[in-house]
Amino acid sequence: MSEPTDKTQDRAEKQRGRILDAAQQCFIEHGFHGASIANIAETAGMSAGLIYRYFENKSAIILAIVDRQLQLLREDIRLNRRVDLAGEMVQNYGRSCTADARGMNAALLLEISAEATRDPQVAAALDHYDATVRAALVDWLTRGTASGGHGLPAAVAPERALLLQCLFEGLKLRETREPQLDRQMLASALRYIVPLVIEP
Amino acid sequence: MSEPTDKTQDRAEKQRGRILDAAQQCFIEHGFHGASIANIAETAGMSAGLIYRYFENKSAIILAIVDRQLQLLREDIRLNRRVDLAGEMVQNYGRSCTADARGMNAALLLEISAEATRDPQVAAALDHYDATVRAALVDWLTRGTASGGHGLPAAVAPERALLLQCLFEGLKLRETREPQLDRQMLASALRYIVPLVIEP
Amino acid sequence: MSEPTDKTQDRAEKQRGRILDAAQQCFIEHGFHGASIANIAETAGMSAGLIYRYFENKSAIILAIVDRQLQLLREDIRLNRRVDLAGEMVQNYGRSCTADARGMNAALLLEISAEATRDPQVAAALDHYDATVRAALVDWLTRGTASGGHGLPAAVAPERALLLQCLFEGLKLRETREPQLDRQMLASALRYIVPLVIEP
Amino acid sequence: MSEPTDKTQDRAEKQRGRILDAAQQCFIEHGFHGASIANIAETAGMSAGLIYRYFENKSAIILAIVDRQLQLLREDIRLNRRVDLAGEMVQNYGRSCTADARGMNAALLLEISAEATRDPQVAAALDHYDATVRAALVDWLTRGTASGGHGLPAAVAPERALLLQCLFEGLKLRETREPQLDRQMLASALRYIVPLVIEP
DNA sequence: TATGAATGAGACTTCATTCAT
DNA sequence: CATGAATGAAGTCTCATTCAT
Repeated sequence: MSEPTDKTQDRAEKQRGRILDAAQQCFIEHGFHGASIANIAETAGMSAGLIYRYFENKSAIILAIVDRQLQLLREDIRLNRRVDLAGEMVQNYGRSCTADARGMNAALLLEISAEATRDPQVAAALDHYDATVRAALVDWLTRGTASGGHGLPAAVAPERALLLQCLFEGLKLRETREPQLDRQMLASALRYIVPLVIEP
Repeated sequence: MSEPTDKTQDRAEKQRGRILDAAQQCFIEHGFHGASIANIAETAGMSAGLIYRYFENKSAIILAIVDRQLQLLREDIRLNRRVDLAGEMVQNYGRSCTADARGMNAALLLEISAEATRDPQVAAALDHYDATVRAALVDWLTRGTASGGHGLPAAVAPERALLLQCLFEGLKLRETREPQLDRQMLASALRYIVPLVIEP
Repeated sequence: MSEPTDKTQDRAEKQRGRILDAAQQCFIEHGFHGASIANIAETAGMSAGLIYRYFENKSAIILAIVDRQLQLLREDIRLNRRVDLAGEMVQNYGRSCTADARGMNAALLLEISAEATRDPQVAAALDHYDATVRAALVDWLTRGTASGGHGLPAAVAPERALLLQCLFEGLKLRETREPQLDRQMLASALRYIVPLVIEP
Repeated sequence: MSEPTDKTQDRAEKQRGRILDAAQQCFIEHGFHGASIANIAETAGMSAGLIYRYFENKSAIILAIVDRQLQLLREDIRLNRRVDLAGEMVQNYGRSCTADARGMNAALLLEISAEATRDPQVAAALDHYDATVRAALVDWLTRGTASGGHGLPAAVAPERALLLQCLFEGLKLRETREPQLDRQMLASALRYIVPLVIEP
């Protein structure tokens, strides 16, 4: 009957985090539908029933993961001016296959994209994610070079942003197929194409 | 009792085709795990049990679909010289969301890619598919302009092919998210970038 | 793909019957919520999954049972002129505790009545049942004595029917509590009161 | 460490009361199986765990509720001479659907009666309740008119009491189905039948 | 005394797969 | 060859009950 204290809220948030971490790992490993709640519970080191104290149902977990990725992305964009897009793409390539926080895990992106095809809520969340990335790219392309941008005219920036996004996501997809792709070649290819896209 | 005649083999092949068509449609609509055998059977206009006369199990159907896409692709490559890659990309954009045969359906590509992450057999089949596309692109880029190619030196062709493939697949992924994307902008963007990639 | 034949329909109907019989028994024994699908399946001698080929879910079974009772009642009313209501009440008393078809089982009536308090669909079906009984009673009370009725004026028949129905159901309820109630006393009591109710 | 003082006992009794009130409300609303401990706890404004300090388990709560109803009934009988049974029946009709204390709530009676069919302890408690009502009725019917009774001979009183009880409970059952029943008609019907039952 | 997080059993339900017909 | 009834395993979810705090 007492109001929830900060301490219990903290604990709850921590538990939610544990569950999401476990879920993300399981989803990457087995996919949204291949991963069972029992699976996630075991990975999180708790009983299956307990998960339902923190999430209404399985699809709420999926949504929470998409949302969390969106938060991470936003923070990433806020912190990061991305001066060297090509270099960063190469750097991150193959890294996301482990479940680290930097950039979205490639397999997870696939899973989410596939699910968005069917679940409108996931689609909406993904659209949101998408729009955020696009806006950041356009901003970066149009901003003046003085402030770290590339001074592209507003008329062409959207289409260049689209290209970059396709390239970026195509690369993510490729990560899942050729995680061992020769970095040298990748670097060379990107260093060739990215400047062509972002220079006026 | 009788040896399998050509006629019965034909019939068998036709049945397999019916099943694969139905399965493909169901997989696109509900995903590999969301589509049930009962679903597929109903779509194919046959009983669930009959499917097991033609396929060992559900994942055999998935494999067969990847294989069939590979066949279709090969035939496509054999017939098609692809003189205008950018134009074709725009033309096909958004089309694959309906279950036509030209190019792989975007949602299906997602589904298969995600599944390849877990099932090594699917991964192998997809690698095969992948390599085929890559080889065709490299061939097309290196072949002389006289025979419809672009005469790129062998040293840079692979990396350009990689770029094209990423772009192409990134575009496929985008199809699932923005099927209504402005064709004008897309055409403009591709007409700008593709020549830069394929011209020496 | 062939149309369902009479034979398969027959079988289906027989299976539905088996399931309903088993369900009725289980519901009487453990209540709607105490009886599990596994319970019913075991009683019916089949697997739990099979039940879902014949009924969409558990509450569909409940509804089907209410409906079936209604059918039985209708048939009973059609066949039966009920000349000796009091006698029949005594005769049936205590019989319904076994799951026979004659009159509704007392425990089942309780269960259904309780469920109707919460589930509007059950309530609707029960209302239907209720109205059928009431109409039959009114008809019987108003019909001329020549045709087996009691020639009550239409003005008082409804309230007498209400009394009879209350008495009848109160007696059902009592059956569950005192199945061994002295029949002599019961007969004596009913023979005293019922004529007072139905005679003008 | 300290012996239970009167004060702590009082508090305990008050807590039990709170729990029973909440439980009764929940049971009426959702049934014994549909009402969860969490439900009851929330309604009672306490934690789920605390309930187990006052009741061994859920069915102990059910038993306690039946017992409490019995207490209330006893008190009611002691205070109340019930001069006008029919009038009171009409008065109370439909009232019990709200969770007041006067007479047993109709839905609760159903729930308890149904449960008594399965749980022998509930059956025993209900029998006790039943016998108390019956005895009071018999007493009232046999007592001289001078002391508010009806002076029925002891030979017929039990069967008349039985009739009254059936009528009374049948009416309760009806309350759950037709809470809006026309009071005029009900009054008219009862005024007709009740005197016939209780007059010699 | 009181909380509410945690568990474990068990409920309903779905579905790939088999097999008698 | 073809059907679809049947099974059994597995999945999602709920809830009575316990227990550390």
